[in-house]
Amino acid sequence: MTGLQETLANWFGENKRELPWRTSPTPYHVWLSEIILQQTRVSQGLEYYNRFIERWPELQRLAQASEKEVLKMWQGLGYYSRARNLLQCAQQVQQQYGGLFPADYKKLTGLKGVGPYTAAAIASIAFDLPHAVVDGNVYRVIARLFDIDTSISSTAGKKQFAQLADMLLDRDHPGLHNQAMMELGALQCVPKNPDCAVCPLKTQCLAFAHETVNERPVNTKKLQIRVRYFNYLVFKTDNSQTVLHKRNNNDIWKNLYDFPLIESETHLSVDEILKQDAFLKFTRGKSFIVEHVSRTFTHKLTHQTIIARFLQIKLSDGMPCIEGNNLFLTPEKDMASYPVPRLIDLYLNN
DNA sequence: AAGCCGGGGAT
DNA sequence: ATCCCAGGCTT
Repeated sequence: MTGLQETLANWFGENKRELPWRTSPTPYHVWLSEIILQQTRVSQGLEYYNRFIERWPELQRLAQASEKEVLKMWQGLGYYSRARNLLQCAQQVQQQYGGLFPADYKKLTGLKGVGPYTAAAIASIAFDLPHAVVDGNVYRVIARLFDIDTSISSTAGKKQFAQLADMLLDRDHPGLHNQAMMELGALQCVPKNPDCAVCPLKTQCLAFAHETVNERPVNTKKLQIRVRYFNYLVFKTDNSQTVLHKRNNNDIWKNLYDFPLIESETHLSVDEILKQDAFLKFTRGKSFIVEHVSRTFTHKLTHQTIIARFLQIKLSDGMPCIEGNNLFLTPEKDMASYPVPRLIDLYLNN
């Protein structure tokens, strides 16, 4: 055991958080927690983990769930492909491996939603196999430890960091070592202004010596933010029904539900919305009243800004015309059973 | 290799 | 209000 491995292990022993998936790190527990924690902080994912375990204590039960229910349980956590893949992965493990996760890195990466990071996490934490994890925390710890200025978003960077993580790995205690690396990144070696004075690795940290801590890691990735205008139509019928829309394209919120939507490139006034062909095909000459126009909701995602308004439309007689394209009537009281994006949830609870 | 996919916390 | 975080899949 190297000095760094020992220092790290001791620090972890004294500082690690008590987390439910650490109590009994079965492959199912480790897998579920890792999928939830991809792009998600422990503080946000914790309650979701507990709810999933309570609802589906074993993989076999989860494999039998409906996608709608899994998405409903996932609601608010974001990156919903993780939830769809979670269910597919459970079914895959059930069918291909008799309900038991394979103790093999390559086979693990063949599972839906399980990439290099998650496969290494399951392999090391659940099966004690010597695979080093490289997540955002590990990128940061290693970039500072070795004062590396290679961008973590470049192919060369990914290779370099993976090699260093593998070199540092305590091959006798891979699960403990990996968790310690990530915990150090989460609690001590934080992105902004870490308190290096109390860091257990400060004497070995090159970025600390070079005073480049706040410039590590380097990330050259840049993304541009798209602005979209969502004009939602919330129909109300005489018998308290409304029209819902199941999102189905390769767009945000796939397989979640929202309302009939008229999207535009620019802001539209209410009058302009009511003149749109997309609107008229719902009313087809029937009389209606715009009962309410909501405030503007500005919903910021990483890669786009949604500027949304909700027009509550009361039809004086009959139903709105809906034809195909994933639109359907549903009683307003059933709304709560549908998985919806945060934006819709905010509107409904407003 | 590059682009897409949420939402929340820190500042 | 602005910046930051980030694994896997698809193209």
